[in-house]
Amino acid sequence: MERSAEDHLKILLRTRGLRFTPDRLRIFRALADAGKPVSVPVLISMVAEDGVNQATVYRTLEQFLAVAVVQTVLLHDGVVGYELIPPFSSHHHHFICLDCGAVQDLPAGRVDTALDKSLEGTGVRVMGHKVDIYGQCEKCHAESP
Amino acid sequence: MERSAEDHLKILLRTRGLRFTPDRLRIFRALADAGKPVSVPVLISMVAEDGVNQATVYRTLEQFLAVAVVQTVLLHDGVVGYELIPPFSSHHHHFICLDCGAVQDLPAGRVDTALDKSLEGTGVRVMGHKVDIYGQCEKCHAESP
DNA sequence: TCGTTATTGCGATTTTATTGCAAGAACAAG
DNA sequence: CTTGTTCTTGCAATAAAATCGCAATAACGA
Repeated sequence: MERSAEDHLKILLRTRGLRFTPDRLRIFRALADAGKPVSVPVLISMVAEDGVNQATVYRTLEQFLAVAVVQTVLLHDGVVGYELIPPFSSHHHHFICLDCGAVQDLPAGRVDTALDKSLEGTGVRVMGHKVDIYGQCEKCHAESP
Repeated sequence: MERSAEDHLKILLRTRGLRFTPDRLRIFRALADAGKPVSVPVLISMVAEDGVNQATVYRTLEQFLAVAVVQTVLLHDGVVGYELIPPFSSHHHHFICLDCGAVQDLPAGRVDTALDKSLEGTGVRVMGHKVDIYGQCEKCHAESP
C-alpha cells in the first residue's frame, strides 16, 4: 500500500510534536491545489470557505515553514508567496513574468549541479537554494515584444 | 572626470521623467550604506532621522523598482529586503543563514553561465535572475553544528 | 525667472499581521 | 473506550504595515 502525501504530512507533524488537524490538512490541500506559490491573503480567502480562521493560517504557515513543508518565494514586486516543497512537490525553480506576474516551474537539473560546484570550499553549509528567473513569458512577449 | 553613482542615478531618473530629489538621494544613500538587503521598516527608520516621510519611502521604492535601481530579495522567514542592483552594486547572489538571518554576497561567475545554458530553447525572454542559497554560515555552524 | 508638473507631508484609512485567553480537539496511555 | 494532558483554534482586540487624497512645495526645462 502506497503512502500518500497526506499520510506523509501526518507522520511529519507528529514526529515534530505537532498535531494533524483538519485545518492543517485544509491549508495543505489548498497549497497543493494551487500548484503555484500563493500569497497569504489569497490563501486566507481560499480556506475561508472551509471555515479556517485567518490567525490559524498565519500560525500554520509559520509551523509549516519550521518543519519544511513549505517555503517562501518572491514573486513580482516584492510579494511573498508560499508553496509546498519536496517531498510534497517536485524540486524546481521558477520563471516569473515581469509583465503579468505569472509563475511557471522550471526543472532543476543542470542548474543545481552547477550550483553545487560553485560553492565548493566556501565553508558554508548549504541546506537549500532557490533560483528565480525573471523576464517575459511567451504570451506577454507575443503581446508586447 | 568620472561619473559617480549618484550622477548616474540622477541621469537615470531624469531619463525616465522622474526627478532627482533630496529625499530620493537620501534613500539611495541609505541603501548604499547598508551594503546588504534591508527591510522596509528598517529603511524607514534609517531615513527618518533625515526627515524623510514613511509614505515617501514606499513611493520611492516602488519607483526604484520600476526603473531598476533596486530589486527585492527574500530573506529568512518570508521577510522582503531591498537592495541596489547593477550598475549601482555588483552582480552577485546571496547566502542566507537560516540560523541568524545574516546575508552574505556570493560572486556570480560560474552559476550565471550555467543558468543561461539551461534556459536555451525554452521560449522565455530572460531579463534577470536571482540565486539564493540557504544554510548555516560558518559562525553558526561552529556554535551549533 | 517662470510655468508646468512631479513630489512631498500630513492625516486618515485600509489592509495585513499579531496576541491573549478560554473552549475545544487530538492522541497517547491505560 | 475512556480519560487526561497538551496542543489548536476561534474570537476579538490590538498592533503594525501599507495606501490614499489633497494641498503645499520643489524640481527643472524653456
